[in-house]
Amino acid sequence: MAEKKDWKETLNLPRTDFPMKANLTKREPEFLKYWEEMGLYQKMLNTREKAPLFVLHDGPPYANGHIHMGTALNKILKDFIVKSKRMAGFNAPYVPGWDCHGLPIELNVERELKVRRGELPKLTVRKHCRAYAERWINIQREEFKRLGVIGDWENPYLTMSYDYEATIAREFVTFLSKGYVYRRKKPVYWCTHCVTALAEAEVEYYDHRSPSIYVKFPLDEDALAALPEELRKGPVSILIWTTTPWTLPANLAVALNPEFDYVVVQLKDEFLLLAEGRLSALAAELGLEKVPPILGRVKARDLEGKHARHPFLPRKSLIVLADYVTLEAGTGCVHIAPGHGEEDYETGLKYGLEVYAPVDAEGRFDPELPEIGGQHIFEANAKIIEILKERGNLLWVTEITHSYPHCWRCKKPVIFRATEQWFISMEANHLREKALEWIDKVRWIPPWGRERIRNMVEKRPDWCLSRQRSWGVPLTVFTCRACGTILKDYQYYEKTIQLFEEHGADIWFEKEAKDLLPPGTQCPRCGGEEFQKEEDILDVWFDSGVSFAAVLERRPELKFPAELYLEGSDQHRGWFQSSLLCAVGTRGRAPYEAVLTHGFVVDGKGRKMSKSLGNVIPPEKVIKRYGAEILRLWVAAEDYRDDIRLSDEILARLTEAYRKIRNTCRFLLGNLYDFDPEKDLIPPEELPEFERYLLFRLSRLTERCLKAYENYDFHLITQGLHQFCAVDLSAIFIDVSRDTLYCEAPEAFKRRAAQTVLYHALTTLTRLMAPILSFTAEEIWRYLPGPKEAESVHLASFPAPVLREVPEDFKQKWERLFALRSEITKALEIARKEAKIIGNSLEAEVVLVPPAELAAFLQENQETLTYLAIVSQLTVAQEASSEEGTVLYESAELPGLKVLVKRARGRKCERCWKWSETVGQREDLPALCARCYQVVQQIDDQTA
RNA sequence: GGGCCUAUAGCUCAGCUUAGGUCAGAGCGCACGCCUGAUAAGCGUGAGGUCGGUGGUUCGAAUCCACCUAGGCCCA
Repeated sequence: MAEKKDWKETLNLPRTDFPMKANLTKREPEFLKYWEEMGLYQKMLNTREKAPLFVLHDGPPYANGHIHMGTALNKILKDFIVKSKRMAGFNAPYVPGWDCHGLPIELNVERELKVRRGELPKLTVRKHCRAYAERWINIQREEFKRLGVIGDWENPYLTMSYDYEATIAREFVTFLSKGYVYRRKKPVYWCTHCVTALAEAEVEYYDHRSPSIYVKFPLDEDALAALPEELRKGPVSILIWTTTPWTLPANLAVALNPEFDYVVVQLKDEFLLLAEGRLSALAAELGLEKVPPILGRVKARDLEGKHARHPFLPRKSLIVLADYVTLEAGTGCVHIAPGHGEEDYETGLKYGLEVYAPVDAEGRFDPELPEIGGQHIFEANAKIIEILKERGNLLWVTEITHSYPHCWRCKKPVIFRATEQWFISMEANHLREKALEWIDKVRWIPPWGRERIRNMVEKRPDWCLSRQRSWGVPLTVFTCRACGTILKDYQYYEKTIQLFEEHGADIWFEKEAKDLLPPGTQCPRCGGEEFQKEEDILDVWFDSGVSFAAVLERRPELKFPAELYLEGSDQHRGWFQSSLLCAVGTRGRAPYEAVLTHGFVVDGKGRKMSKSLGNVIPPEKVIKRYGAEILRLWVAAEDYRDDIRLSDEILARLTEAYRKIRNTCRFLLGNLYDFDPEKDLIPPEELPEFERYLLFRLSRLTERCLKAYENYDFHLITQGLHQFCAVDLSAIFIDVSRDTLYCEAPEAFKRRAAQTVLYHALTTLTRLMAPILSFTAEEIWRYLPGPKEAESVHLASFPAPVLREVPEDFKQKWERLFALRSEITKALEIARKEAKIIGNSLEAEVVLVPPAELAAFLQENQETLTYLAIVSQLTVAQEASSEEGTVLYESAELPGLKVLVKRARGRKCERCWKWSETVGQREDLPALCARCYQVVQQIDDQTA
C-alpha cells in the first residue's frame, strides 16, 4: 500500500507574506519615510487639483513643551478629516501652524537665562524667545508626524514669521482705523517692588497677615430718606469689612447683594446696616454676649443709587448692587474701589464710576492725598486705621492670615492697580451684535456649541488687548507728544507694516517713532511732529485670532472662509471666539462655515489627567508600546464629542480589535494569491445567492461608513468595520466558504465566486479604513492582487457600494436562513458539549423537523443550510425522536422547529474532512469523497 | 456660585433629539467547550444591565419634565 498521501498539496490553502504580527512600532517609521520620500502630501493635493476645496484650518498649538494626549487627539482627528475628505473627492489641503508668542515662553526663557523681567533688553529677550519657540516647533513637528498625520509640515504657518507678524499689525491697525480700539484704565496685578504689571501666571498664592477691619460708612441723606420710617431716628452707617485698608482712599462705592435681607441693628449707641445672614457671625467676632437687636429691615434695591459718606475723605460713596457679594465672610456689604479690584472694576463700569487708583508704580499714594500722601500703601495701613479711629468710623480691628497673591519673582505681596490698557470695544460698529448673528449662521457640531459660545459672547467684556511684556507683536500705535492725539488712520502705519514684512516686529523696538512713521507726518489735530510709540504688546489671542488673514487669505492653496475649525471645547472661549471677533470686525463675517469640537482626555474612571493624580499617559508611551496605529484607533473608537477615556484596559481592548481586523484582512489576502480580478472577477448578478447576500451586506457597511465619515462619526466606522470583520467575514463567510476555497479546483466557478467576495471585501475595507488605520491600510495596499488605482491607498478614492439593492424577499429569505443557522449551531453545541457525540460540526448530520409553515422553505433550502451550518449532511423530516447517540433540540426562537443531531453517515474524506457515504467508492483513491475525487482527477489531468 | 455638557452590561458603543409602547441590542473581554489546513490564529455556546439616583407626566419611559449625585470644559 502506498504511503498516506499528503492531501494538503492538492488544496488551495492560503498563501501570503503579509505578516500576522503587525510589529507597528518598528514598521510605522518605515511607512512614514516612504510617504515622505514619495511626497505623499503634495500628491494628495495634485490628484485633486480641480476638485472642490475643503479647507480645515489648523488651530495653532502653543510652541512650548512636548505634545500631550489632547494635542495628539486633536491632530489625529484632523488627519481623519483631511484624508477622508480627499478620498471622498475633495481637494483637502492641511497647513499646520504654531502659536509662538506669549508669556509662557517668555517666562521659560527668563527661567533658562536666570534673569528677571526687565533685566535684559527687550530685543535680547525676543531673540531668545524666538529661538526657544523654534526649538519646540521642531520637536512637536516630529511628534505630530510620528502619529501619521499628513500635512504641509515643511511649510507650516508660524505666528512669529515676519509676514505673520506684519499681518497681525495690519489687522490691528484695521481695528484701530475702524474705531474699535480705545484706551482706558483697568486694574491688573502689579508688583510695587519689581515695579511691573504681572500676568495671572506670574502670581503665586501664599499665606499673608493682613489687618481685618470693620468700617462704618455713614448713610447720606438720600439713603436715610429711603429707609423705612422707624429707622430714620438717628444716623445709620453701612458696615463693611476689608483686609486692605489702603484701598479705602480709592473707595467710590459700597455694594450690596440684591438677593440678601439687610437689617439695621443697634450696637451700643450706633445704628449699623448689614446683611442679616452675617449678623450672628459678626456678634461672635466682636465677642458680644448676645446678638444686637434688629430695629428694622431694608431692601437693597431701595438703596441702589443712594449714597454713603466716605469714612474719612470729603466724598460720597455710591450704593450699588452686585451679585458676587457673598455671605461667607464680612458683612454682606462690600467696599468698592474700581481701580484696585477686578470685580470692583466691573461694577464701576456698570455704574459709570471712575477707575480711580491714587497709587503710583512704586506703591506710593498720590502726594495730594491728605495725611497719607507719599506714603507706601502697606505702611499706610496703620495710619489709615488710626484716621478711621479718630473719625469714629472704625468699629473693630484685628489681624487675619489668609491666602494672598504674591509676585513669583520677588515673593512679595502684589496689588491690583489700574493702569492704561488698550481695548477692542464689543459695542463699536455693533461688533457684539454682528458676532452673535454669525454665531447663528455657523454650523456647530455638536449643536450645543452654539449656545455655549453665544452665552460667552453675550456677556463678555471688551477685549483687553495690551500686555506689559516683551515677547509678542507690539500694539502699533503712535500718539502725538504735544496733544496726546492717537494716530488712527491706516496711512500712518503702512510703513511700519512694510518694515515688519521685511524685518519682523523687532524693528518696532529697534527704531524710533520718527523712523517708523512716513516722513513728514504731522499730528492731524495740533500739527505736532513728535510722536510716541506704544510699548505694550498684543494679547496672543489676537495673534491666532487673525490666522484667517495670515494663512487662509494668503496661501494660494487655501481660502477664506474655511469649511471647518476643529478644536477642544475650551476653545469656545479661546480661538473660536478670538477668530470670530477678528473676522467679523474686519471682514464682516465668521472665518468658518462650521466648527467641530472634541472633549478632553480623561482616565479610565472619567477623571482628568493630571500630574498630581498620577494618571497621565503621554502619547509617546502608547506609541512605544503599541504603535501610533493603536492611538489612531483609540481616537476613532471613542465618541470624541464627550470626554474621551483612556486606560490600559481600553488600549488592550483596542489592540484585540486591531488584531481581528488585521488577521481578517490577512486571511482575505491569503486566499487571493491566485486571483486576478481582471480575469476572475464575477459580476454581482452572476454570483450565487450567498455571495450576493454578502456583497449586499458589504455595501450596507460601505454606505454606513461613507455617511459616518461625512458626519465625522468616526466611532461608528470603527465599530462597523470591526463588526463586519468579526461577524460577517470571520464567523460567517470565511467559515462557511472555507471548504469551497480550499477544496474546490482552483478555477472552479464556486471558488472564483467566493474569491470575488473576498476581493471586494478586501479592497473596500482597505479604503474605508485608510483615513483611520493609515499604516495598516497602506501595508495591505501593497499586497492587493491586480492593478491598483494609485501607488498609495491615500491617493485612492473611497469605494462605491458594489451591490446597493437587492429584492426585499431575497433579503428576508437570507435573514431567515441565518436564523435557522443559529438554531442549528445551538443544537450542535449541545451535541458537542453535553452529549459529546461530535467534535467539529462536520462530524454531524442534522435532521430538521419544521413546523408546518417552514416545511416548504426548508425543503427548498436543504442544500444551502447544509453548507451554511458547515455540517456533512442535513435532511428534513416529518418527525424525529431522540435515541442513544443523538441530541434533540427544540427551538425557542422558532417555535415548532426541532433539530436532531447525530453522527454523520459514511466515512471522513481525508482531503476535505467532510463525512460522506461516497468515501471509499473509488478503489484508486479510497480515502476521498466523490467531490474530492473529481477535483483531484482534474488537477492531475492539468498537471499531466 | 454661574454657563455648557456627559452618565446604557467589565471595556467601547447602538437605541434616546425628528414623533415614549418588540422581552434594552452589538462587538470585545470573561467562563465553558470545539478545532489544529488563518495557528502567539480560528469557531461555538453561555453568564453579565435597578438603562447614575429620586420624584413627576402617562394606561405605559432608557426615551419627556424637575431635582439630586458623580465627572468634564469654561468662567466667577
